[in-house]
This record gives sequence, C-alpha cells and structure tokens, in this order.
Amino acid sequence: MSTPLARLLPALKTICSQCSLRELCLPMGLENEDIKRLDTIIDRRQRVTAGQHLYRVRDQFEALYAVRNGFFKTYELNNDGHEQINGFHMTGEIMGLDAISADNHTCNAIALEDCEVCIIPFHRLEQVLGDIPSLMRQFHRMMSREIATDHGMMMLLGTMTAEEKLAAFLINLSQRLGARGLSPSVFRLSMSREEIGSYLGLKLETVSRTFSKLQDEGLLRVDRRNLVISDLAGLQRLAGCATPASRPGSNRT
Amino acid sequence: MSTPLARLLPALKTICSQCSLRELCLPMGLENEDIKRLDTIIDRRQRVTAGQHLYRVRDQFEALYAVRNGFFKTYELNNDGHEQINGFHMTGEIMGLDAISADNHTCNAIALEDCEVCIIPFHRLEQVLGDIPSLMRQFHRMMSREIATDHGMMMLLGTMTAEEKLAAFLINLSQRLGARGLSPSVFRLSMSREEIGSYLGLKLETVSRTFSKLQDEGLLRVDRRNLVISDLAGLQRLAGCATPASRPGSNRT
DNA sequence: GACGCGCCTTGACTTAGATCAATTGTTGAA
DNA sequence: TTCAACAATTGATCTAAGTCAAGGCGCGTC
Repeated sequence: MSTPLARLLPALKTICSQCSLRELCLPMGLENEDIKRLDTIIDRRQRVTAGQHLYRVRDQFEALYAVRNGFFKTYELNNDGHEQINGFHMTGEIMGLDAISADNHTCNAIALEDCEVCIIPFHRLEQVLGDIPSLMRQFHRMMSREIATDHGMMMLLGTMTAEEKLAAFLINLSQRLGARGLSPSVFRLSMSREEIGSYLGLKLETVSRTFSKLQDEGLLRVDRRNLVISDLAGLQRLAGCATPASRPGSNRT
Repeated sequence: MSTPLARLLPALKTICSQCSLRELCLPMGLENEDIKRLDTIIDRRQRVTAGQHLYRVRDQFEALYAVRNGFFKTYELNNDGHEQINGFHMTGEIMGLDAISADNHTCNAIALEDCEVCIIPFHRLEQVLGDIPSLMRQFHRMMSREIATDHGMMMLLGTMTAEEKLAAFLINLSQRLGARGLSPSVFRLSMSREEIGSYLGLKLETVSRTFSKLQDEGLLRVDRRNLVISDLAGLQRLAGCATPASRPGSNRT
C-alpha cells in the first residue's frame, strides 16, 4: 500500500463513491490487478506552491496531472491580454486533456493554494489503456465529461445573466466540495472576485455587486472569501434549477 | 473498395491532407490493414434530411456520427427555452463525443441541409481501439481537440465584442471550408442570423447589424446568406488575429 | 501600531447590446 | 397573382453590465 496510486486511492474512492460522477476518477471500477498495473506508470508526484505554474501555454505536452490536493485554475490570455479562466480544479480532477491534440499545452495552469499533483505520463497511459478496457472506458468518460461541462459553460456564458451565472457557479462549487466530504454550504472561496469574473464573463465589480444582491435576497452570506449558502434551493431556482455548470445537457424540460 | 469506410476514405484523406487538422479524421495515418479492421465496425450510413434530428437530448448513447456530407448544428435548450448552439459540424467532423460520459446524449443534433452520416457504434470502436494504437491516438486527439475548441468558444463568449465574435466565426467557417477544397472567401451560410446569434451569444438583430457594419467597413459583402469575404486579413485583425474559434490555445503572445 | 498594499465594496455615469417595432424582400402554397 | 410565412434589416428606445472613481477593510511588514 505504499505505491503512489495506492496512497491516492482511498481519497479517490471516497470522492467517487460520494458523488454521482463515476467518471471523475481514473481508477474507479478497476480490479486490484489493474490498479497495480496503472500504478506502475504514475511514478511521480509533484508539489506546487500557491501562485506557481504547473504548466504554461506552448509547453510540450508530456503528461496529464491529477490533483491530489489543493486548488488550481487553468486560463488563457487573448491578444489584448484579457484572461479567460477555463476552469477551477480540485482533488481528483484531471488537467491537461486539452493538450493531447496539439502536443503542447493550450492553456496555463496555476496553483491557487499549495497543491500536490500526480503526474501521469500520457504515452505510457495510452499503452496501458489498450490492456485494460475498463480503464480505457473510464478515461473516455473523463474526456467526454469535460466536453459536456464545457458545453455547459458555453450555455452559461452565452445565455445567463450575472445573477444566474454566479448562482450556477456557487452551486457547482458547493456540489463538488460536498462530493469530497466537505461542507457544501460553508466554505472559503479560493479565488478572487476578478477570477470569478474572468470565469463567468463578468467584471469584478459586477461579481461583487451580485454577491451583495444575493446576500440582500437572503440566499447567502459573504464576508470577503468566506461563504455561507443559506438558501440552496433558492440559488438553484435562480440558476435555472439544475446546476448548468456541472451537468450541462441533463437539465432540460 | 466498396466497404463503407473505403468509400468515405478518399474524401477524408483530401480533407485531412489539405488542412493542418491531422486529428480531425479518425482513420488518418492508419495502415491499410487497420483501415479494413476499422471498416468492419462502421457498418451503416444514414441519410438525414434538412430539419430532421439525428439525435436528441436524453437519447441513449450508442454511436458516434461522422458527417459524410451536409451540415449539422448541435444545441441545448436551457430551462427558459433559450437555445445555445454548441457547434456547427461539416464533412469529416465527429458528433456525439459529449455523450460518452453520461451514456445518453446531452445535446440535440439537427441537420441544416440534407446530410449523410457514418454510424460508428461506440462499444465496438472501443474494442478496436485497444488493438490499433494509432487509431486510439487519433481518437484521443479528436476528443482533445474538441475540448480545446470549446475553450476557444468560452474565450469568445466571455471576452469578445459582437464585431470580434462575428469576425472570428466567419474566419473559422472560412478556414474549415477551405480545408475541404471549397472557396474560403465565397460561400453560402447554412444557418440563420438567429442561429449565428445563438452560437455567439448575441441576438439576431445584433448579428444583422454587425454584418452591416463589417460590410460598411469593406471587410465583406453579404446578401442574405451569400457571403463574400473581401478582406480576410482585416477580419483576422478584428478577431484578434489568430482565429480564436478554431485554435484556441495557440494564439497567445 | 502605523503604514502600505491588495482586495473588495459601493456609487455615479456610460455604453454595447437587448428589446420592441416597423418595413422589406423571398419563397412557396393556394 | 395573391397571400401568408419567414428571414433579414433598420430605427428608436431601454437596460444590464462595464467603466471610472472613491473609499474601506484586513493583513503583513517594518
């Protein structure tokens, strides 16, 4: 039980069993033998301190990264220097899937807290996938899930108001934290107002104002980065009921 | 040469060799033997007439679809009935990748013209992937490319003005048509102003006005759905130079 | 404990794009 | 040939969110 994956596994199992996102964690549903096999390729872990980049745009693509603990953001800069955050990533989530096609990274990944990641060398993973059908399946589910999630973000960015966006964002955070055994209603935001805005296609002032508005409406309490969700159902109603940012295609009438 | 894939292949090869999108077409870079093998699982083609759905949200996920010819859109409806178009799909592109994770479709696919698709039963594809490493690699590139493209759309939706959005959209269309041996500067739009707006996060009136504006600026000529791009460089400058909607992560400074 | 620095909030004003509405051109059916 | 349905354009307003600006608060540092 001292191999890297074996050490990571209990946490992953907890995450995966507690949430409906079976496809979240790579080793879910594998036999012990297969896990050992997978384990042989995850040979390294890496610490990333807050503010440090894990990879940057144009970096050669070598490996995927599974967040062991901590909190990352991935972002791109467009030509006028405007930052668009593509996602926030917490324990059990995989980063780098967008880089496979171009062979180098298409976004930057930076740690918002002190983090630890598992390094998954991609060419070795692909070799193993051929031998472990259940792992291949799991991997495809993960990639597919990212696509579906991104479509949810496109919906959010394209059709929602500031209030709806923020509500959807907070519900999504809440669910993901809850799935990890943390409180879904009382937590600390790891990102600034500006970063929330960049993710949601809003300016930081609008994010701030919208927080105040939601607070006035009695849906939550915020004090700087400390958040208490006091009316989850109300937030969900605002966001259009079914957490657009998390399960994009499944909340239709 | 009468197997379905063999029939599809010449067109695909043309597309793939003419564009830089090696990862676009599934059978690129395969040996003849492998192609035969892949061919055995692509057993059916299907005609879809304009206005007809290929699949809908919640439909059981069974297969991926490769567009043989024609033009599709995929879209979702949110709770207030607002439509968000996730993408437009032309010859050689694959639809349905978002459905793998949930086992049912998360968006709707509808033909904007009379179309024909190849049906790729997914469980059989996965079986074959294990035996043909180059095909697996190709498949992963395709999924990854979709993720990178979606991130580009998030950038577009989150940070661009109406003018920039439309310019980026038209450049992307132009490039994809060009890669297929069609004119990159003179073509007919397969979608309405409303559909363009839904894709770009704009209202149809704004799309119409923005077309007029670009025309006044001498960048293009539009007459209903007939388009002539007269100043591609100018459009690219507007869009932020490097075609955000097509190669999202690679156009940074 | 005072100082400076980020981060956040709030207010006043501006604006890009939405909304509402009228008009035209196009297509296709009666 | 007329009429209805639809798609697109254009104008006149409205509004959500952006911009600019002025504090305030918490935190680490000297």
